[in-house]
Amino acid sequence: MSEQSVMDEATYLQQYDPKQFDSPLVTVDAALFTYHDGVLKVLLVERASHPELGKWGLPGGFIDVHRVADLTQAINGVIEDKTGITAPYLEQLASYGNNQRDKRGWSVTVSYTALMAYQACEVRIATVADAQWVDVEQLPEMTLAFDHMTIIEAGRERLKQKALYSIVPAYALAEEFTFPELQHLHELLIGKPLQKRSFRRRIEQANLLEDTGKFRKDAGRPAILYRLAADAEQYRFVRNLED
Amino acid sequence: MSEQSVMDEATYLQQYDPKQFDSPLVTVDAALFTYHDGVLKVLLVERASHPELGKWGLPGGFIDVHRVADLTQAINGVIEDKTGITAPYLEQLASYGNNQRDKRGWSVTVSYTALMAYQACEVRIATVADAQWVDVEQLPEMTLAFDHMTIIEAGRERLKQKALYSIVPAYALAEEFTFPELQHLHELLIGKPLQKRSFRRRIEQANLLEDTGKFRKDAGRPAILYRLAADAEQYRFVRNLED
DNA sequence: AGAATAGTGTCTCTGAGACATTATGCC
DNA sequence: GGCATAATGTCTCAGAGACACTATTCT
Repeated sequence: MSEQSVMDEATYLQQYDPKQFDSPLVTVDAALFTYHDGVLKVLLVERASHPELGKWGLPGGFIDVHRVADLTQAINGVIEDKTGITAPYLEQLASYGNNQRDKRGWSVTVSYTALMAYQACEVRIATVADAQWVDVEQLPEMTLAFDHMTIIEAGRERLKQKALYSIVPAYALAEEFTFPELQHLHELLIGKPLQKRSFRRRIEQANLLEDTGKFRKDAGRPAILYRLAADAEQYRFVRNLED
Repeated sequence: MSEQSVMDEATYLQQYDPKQFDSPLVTVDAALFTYHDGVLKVLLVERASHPELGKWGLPGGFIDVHRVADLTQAINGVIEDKTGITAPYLEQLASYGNNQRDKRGWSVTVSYTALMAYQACEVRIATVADAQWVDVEQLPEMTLAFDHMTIIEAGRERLKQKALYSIVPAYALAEEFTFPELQHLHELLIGKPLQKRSFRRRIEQANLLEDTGKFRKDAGRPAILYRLAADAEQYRFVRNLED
């Protein structure tokens, strides 16, 4: 004790053995959402190894301290591995840590919420046999690995809040999208219909979208195609939509 | 590989050695704020051991996997150890992890923001020689351990947002407090003066405070003492105050 | 023309901002 | 009374909610 207190830092670091104390396992996990065919989907992966082998869970994994320099690299690696692209929206969600969630022992996961366009990774997902988009409405019938259901719920709750005061959900759409599409996605997240007048007004006044000059034609009047303006991700409305 | 794939989970868990792979170090840290004498203060602790010995930093430490069951227990233990009480407001802030922030190697810290009344822990802090409230205005002149300055800034930014749409900052006050006190704290966090009419109106309409029937007398007209209503912590205003 | 969907006009109403005015204590 | 601070009265104005109305495509 008194010997340690006179030791200089260089000596201390040289003698330091990170394995002298038991340390939690550390993973990163991504709740990656997209919007397609009118429904919100989350990417799930079938576990190929113990524990919870065969169950579906979030893309994620241990931090390989020799291959990644920080948490962001770790989570981006996981997402790119499964989808082939970097998620255009990525935000740290929360960390979950206790001695129960993983049978191997005390473990901590740093979880992230991410959004990407369905089209951007459609081909890749189709070729990766163990990864699949799942309609969030089907989740209640599933048993996911670890506490991944809790993480997905937290991610959805966070996205709901974002839908109330930002345009962040737009990152789950294709690069070019229509107002009705965006509104429907927000309605899904918030869980109730929105006034289209209010929805348009606030987004237009904040200049969050650029008109592409193109239209999407379906049944009815064609809808103007927009893309996100630069810095739209940062914008926060002063007034929230009704919850 | 094929041998592992036919192994059952029990066997796998029995053979599993958590130390077979290098794992990050895991700590928890608390950015604990209070309000006293008209200034916002954060609790700092002088490091008694390497690395960064002698520097001041946030209360925190390694997760002792044999003594705590989850992250919340770990952070509460740290806070109680330094202050003698449980923080009435505690919220996970963010996790920071990379191979640079701690010289001992790849490390992750799960950080929290906490609030408590100055009076509630005044005595205890006075007896703990290595812990001290520091005016946040003095921080720019200090060099803190690890990335603790970044964590404090993130905690302050979070509190600023909370001040714009909630009454959460009130947890940094004594149990009984006045409207002008609360408003001043919000003004400190937001960084600009607020309209007292607006400030009162929204809080009164949301029924977030209970009148204690008591008054605080100083110079001028005595101010009514209030306490937080139950569930006040949960409340979010639909309209934010101006930033 | 009629169906379907996109987009606009416009009124109401809540609540934040601004700031003047009144209230209540102390000396 | 005069000073200091707390609390209220009241006007303006931005912007969300509601909903009727118009516009554009297709069959």
